[in-house]
Amino acid sequence: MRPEDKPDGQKRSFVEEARRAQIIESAIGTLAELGYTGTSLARVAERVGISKGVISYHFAGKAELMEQIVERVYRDIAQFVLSRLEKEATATGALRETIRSVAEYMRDHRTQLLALGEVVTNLRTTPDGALRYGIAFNEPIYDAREALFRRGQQAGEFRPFDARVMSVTVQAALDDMFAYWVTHPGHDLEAHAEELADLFEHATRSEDPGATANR
Amino acid sequence: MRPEDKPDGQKRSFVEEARRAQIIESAIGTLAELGYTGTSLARVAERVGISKGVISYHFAGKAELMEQIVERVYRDIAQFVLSRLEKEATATGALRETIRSVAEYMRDHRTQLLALGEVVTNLRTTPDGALRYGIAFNEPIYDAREALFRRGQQAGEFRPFDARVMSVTVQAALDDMFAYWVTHPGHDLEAHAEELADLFEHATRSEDPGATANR
Amino acid sequence: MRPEDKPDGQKRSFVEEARRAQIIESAIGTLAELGYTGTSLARVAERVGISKGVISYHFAGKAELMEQIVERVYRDIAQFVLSRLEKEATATGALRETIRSVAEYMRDHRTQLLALGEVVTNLRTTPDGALRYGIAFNEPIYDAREALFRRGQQAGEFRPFDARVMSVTVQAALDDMFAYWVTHPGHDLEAHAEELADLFEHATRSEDPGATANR
Amino acid sequence: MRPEDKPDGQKRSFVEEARRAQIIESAIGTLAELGYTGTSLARVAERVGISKGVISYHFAGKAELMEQIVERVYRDIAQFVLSRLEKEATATGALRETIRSVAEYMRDHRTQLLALGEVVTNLRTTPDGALRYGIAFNEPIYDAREALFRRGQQAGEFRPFDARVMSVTVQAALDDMFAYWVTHPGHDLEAHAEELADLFEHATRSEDPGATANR
DNA sequence: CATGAATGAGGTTTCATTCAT
DNA sequence: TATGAATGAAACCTCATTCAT
Repeated sequence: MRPEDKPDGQKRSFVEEARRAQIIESAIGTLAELGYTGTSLARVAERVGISKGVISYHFAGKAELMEQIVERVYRDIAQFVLSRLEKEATATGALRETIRSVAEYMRDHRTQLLALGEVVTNLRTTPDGALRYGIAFNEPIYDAREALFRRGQQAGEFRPFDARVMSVTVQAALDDMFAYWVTHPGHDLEAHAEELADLFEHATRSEDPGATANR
Repeated sequence: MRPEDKPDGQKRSFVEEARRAQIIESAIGTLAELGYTGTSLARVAERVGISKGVISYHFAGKAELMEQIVERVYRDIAQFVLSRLEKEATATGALRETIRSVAEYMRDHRTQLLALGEVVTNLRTTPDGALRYGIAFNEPIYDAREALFRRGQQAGEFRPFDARVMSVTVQAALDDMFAYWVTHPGHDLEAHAEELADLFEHATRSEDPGATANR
Repeated sequence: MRPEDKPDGQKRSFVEEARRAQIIESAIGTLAELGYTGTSLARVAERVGISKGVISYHFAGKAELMEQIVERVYRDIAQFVLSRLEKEATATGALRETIRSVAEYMRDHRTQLLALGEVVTNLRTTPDGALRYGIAFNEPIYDAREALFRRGQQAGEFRPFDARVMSVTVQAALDDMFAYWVTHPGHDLEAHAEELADLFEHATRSEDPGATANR
Repeated sequence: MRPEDKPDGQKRSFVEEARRAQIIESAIGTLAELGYTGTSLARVAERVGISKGVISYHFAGKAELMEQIVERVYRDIAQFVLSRLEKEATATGALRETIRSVAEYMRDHRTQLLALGEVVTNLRTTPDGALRYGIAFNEPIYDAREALFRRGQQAGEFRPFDARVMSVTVQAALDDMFAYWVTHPGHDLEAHAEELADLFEHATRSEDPGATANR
């Protein structure tokens, strides 16, 4: 949220920050619409109505612009979801709320998430061709969710299972819920989310009927 | 498997088919290594050791080459998985076998699947910027798996749930299992697959303990 | 040394003159380090820690900045060498002292001389591509040295030779002494200068053994 | 003289070699006329009447084109001068013949030598800003000439002097003879060369009028 | 006086494609 | 069938310069 300072520690001026935000917005729109390959600096500039050179003036290069997009969108979604989880006491409740809040975020930030996906799966900065982000980018999410699952297991809410695999799978389910919804605009996102919540509740809950009840 | 005929209906000669296969192989390797953006026709040609023009000679353009890759890889994986499912009687068994066979295929076809993913998520042929494949590409898979789930539900093996959402989620789980394994080479793919099978068994099985037993 | 007035005849303020000097110093450093091509106004400004626009404010353009560099460095070296020659009576002595004093100047003004060379051999201001300075820039030096040689010849110290060729060659020897020393930092500059002095003493001295002795 | 093979060992086709030569010729002309800074690939292509991309097709980049120029011109001049020296028996004779042959070469290859100078003093390939050639490029010449001087000293033709300094100075004298002639088209190059020969004969010859031994 | 911001031309390079041989 | 050669557009980036504040 808070505007980043320059690499050399200097603050950015208000005007500069506004331009950067404007360019980032434009790049997000272009990415969502035309994909990574179709997003040239020229098109981004054209969409803003500025000269090509302005982007080079405000960003070190195309890579930095892309990284800024990832950083902003990621920060935004993390903040949103985390704020929703604070009030949940049980692990089961937190899992369901995670799915619900993510779905809600997706509905309101379709463009940003599309752009994020384009960059994460395509940006390569090193000459060896390795992805700058890729799926490794999800590692903090996996870690947090893994901790949640372990907590639920220790509390007896959850059956024993591999917490890492479950974490990866939950994220996969969320990502493809989004992708499916994008492709099928009439699809009911909330219903999908509820189905997912049920699905993972069944998949995780303790099998011993006498254990600590949830819901 | 069977070589496609030319658009004008003529058969392709054996030599021509061999060249096409060779170029496709090279393109798959390049896609897996350098990603969609890094895969230029020049690099593909260089890898085979032929002149750039040859590709244009054998394929109508870059798009057709990419489409051929999708077709070949997709046909191959479908054939493999379907042959594995024939012997499964129960829906539950078919689901577990699906996951196992897909995992097995992934282990042996890492490169092809990476390339497939690059093309599916990046190839755009129309000027409006729409993806040529995208997730809609999975529709036949969803349909088939949906039918499986309905069958299981009617047989009492499965609890009631939205078969479409479950289908999408299974595919998501498989795709990210692959992606995770690619990023973490030491990860145990088979164990992951078994965990997924357990996960979806719990997620789908009938809750009424008295109903038709599974397994 | 004395600050130039503005083209319109106005005097420059002290502050303005200081800024100009600061920018010139920075440009000299950049030229010496990165060469003419690598010396952009952006880099010069960055080195001083000022905005790019400041340079354009104080100088009519890149060309004027470069010309100012030439003027300052040239004025400085001329003043230094001329002051050393005042006390020399004989032409032979003056020649040796020229070489010695130039060498001494080179040792203490490596950066400035490197910058001077970059500008002299690269700056072009007219659209026809002609060098602004080039070797013609040495003409005053040639003239002065030619006069010295003629004086020596008339005094019988020097043998008959083409004074212009000798002048050009002395300057060439000095320039390449500098260039060689820059490339071979361990090279003994003073010894090189003495060798040059001997070389040109042999090359110039009167062959008639009975003539006015020197040294 | 002989066309270089490709880096991967393959021979170049006749047509390709012709194009490369044509582009190199054009670049030489542009360098001589407009200098290093004024020599863009676009201008070189325009002069040949080809598309910009052709240069990139035949050369790895601007740097390789420049290096090819250096290599060709250098090889040519070395071959010319060395062939002239074969018949000289004495060191004194070889020195005079060197000067004469270089002057003759200069008269007939003004453009090439101008281009060579531009590249040698300006081409930088490493990001640290170091010159690709610079004066270090003369090292083989210095070495050869140094050997000649030592031979002359041992034979008693030459007085004792620092052979390295003498070598550097001879080269400087030749280079500036060229530069002076370029700037003063009416200047008599042959006369200048004879003067230089006399100059260095006086500068090098044994002082003891009697004998083989010196000093 | 100084600055940050913007401009637009021009630089090198890569790319998919075409074509004569 | 295959190739080398060429094309021209478009990519990213740098540059000197201008201008409002």
